[in-house]
Amino acid sequence: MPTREQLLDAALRTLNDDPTASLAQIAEAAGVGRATLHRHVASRDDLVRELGDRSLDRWEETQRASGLAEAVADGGDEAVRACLREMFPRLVADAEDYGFALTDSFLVSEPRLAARTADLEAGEVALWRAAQAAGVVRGDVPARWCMHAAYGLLVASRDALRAGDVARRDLADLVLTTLLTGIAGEPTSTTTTPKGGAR
Amino acid sequence: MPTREQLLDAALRTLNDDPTASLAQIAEAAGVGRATLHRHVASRDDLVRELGDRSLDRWEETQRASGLAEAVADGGDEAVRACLREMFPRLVADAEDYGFALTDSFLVSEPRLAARTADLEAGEVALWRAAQAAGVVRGDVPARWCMHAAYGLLVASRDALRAGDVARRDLADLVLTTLLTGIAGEPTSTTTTPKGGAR
DNA sequence: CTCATATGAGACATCAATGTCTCATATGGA
DNA sequence: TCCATATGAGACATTGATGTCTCATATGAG
Repeated sequence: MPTREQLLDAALRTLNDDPTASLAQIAEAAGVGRATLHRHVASRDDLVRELGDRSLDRWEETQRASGLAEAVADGGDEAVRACLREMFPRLVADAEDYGFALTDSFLVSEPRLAARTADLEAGEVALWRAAQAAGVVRGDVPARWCMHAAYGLLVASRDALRAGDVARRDLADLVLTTLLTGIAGEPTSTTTTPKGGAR
Repeated sequence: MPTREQLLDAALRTLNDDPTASLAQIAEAAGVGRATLHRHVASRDDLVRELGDRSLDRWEETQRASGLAEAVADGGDEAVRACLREMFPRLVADAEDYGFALTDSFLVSEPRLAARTADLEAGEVALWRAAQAAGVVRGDVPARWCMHAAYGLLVASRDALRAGDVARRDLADLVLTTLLTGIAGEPTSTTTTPKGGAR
């Protein structure tokens, strides 16, 4: 007798694994009859909509818990860096848990979800602008490119994790380091807390 | 009276725009009857398979034209850098033209396409290993992470282009610079040809 | 124990996409 | 002109997913 939350969790896991899974597969994975599934969600679109909302809730919570708004308001380089350090481990986890939402096309065709997405993207862009103003990020790249690049590396992190190419505990650092300093030279330690105090 | 190639091109454009487009939509976009479409491809799976093969052909050609194998065999840092400079503009164009292949799940479920993909990925990984050996890329990141990161930034480039956030002519440089030196510090000019001779 | 409620199994109709088929027409060459 | 071939339009059956419904059963509260 799974609760509604457990049922949605099972659906999420199934859709992460195979975004084209049928409702029958989802119900089976949840250990529940197909009719029972329909007693909780009216239709497949309803289900996907709800999971999409949960994924955006999660993203919103990540922005909140990372102090994104405060970092933008503060504007200091250390505040921005601290926000990034807080945010990326969460984003990487979000990308793993809600992987299907990273690419599902239904989510962008749903106006309300698209609008929420745009709002949250605007928050990210604001952070990148602040990062540029604080000198944490170069000023000669479009702030929206920073957002797209971060998103792309989250897709990469999900794929790397699935392929078993990177250990989970290394992933968040790897993503943020790659984004900020690339894979070429030495990392200029923006992601790990400075040991000596090289602030 | 579109030729087979033109028809597949139209199908590709349509599927890039909407990966869930029906055969009726594809036929309409090609300016052709649904029956005529079926005279060229036996089934939807056939069509997607063929487009998947074309996308892999394109990737293969990109590796060849960029001299990937030669760069790996050479192993020198300048050879590797030259290969990267050749390859990324092509990859960015490939990602734009075959965008749907970047994420379509059917392509990985098709064993032959999955095998070809694995082969081509192995080529990329070989290049990243060579880049590490030549000191072009840090040695402390998994070579396969370099591959995933490159892929993720190609997804980002496609999205940025669609959203109109980056000019097409800037995109390849932006992707390669971001991958190699990140968005934080000054770019250490691995992507643009050195002016003075600062090899 | 008794009853109300939720569930599982499955029947059922619906729907959209798909693949096949036919036929009238157009096109292009002999 | 005459003929062969390719096409467009559309009818048709099939298929798989979907959404609704019923009924027997289990479970839990009273």
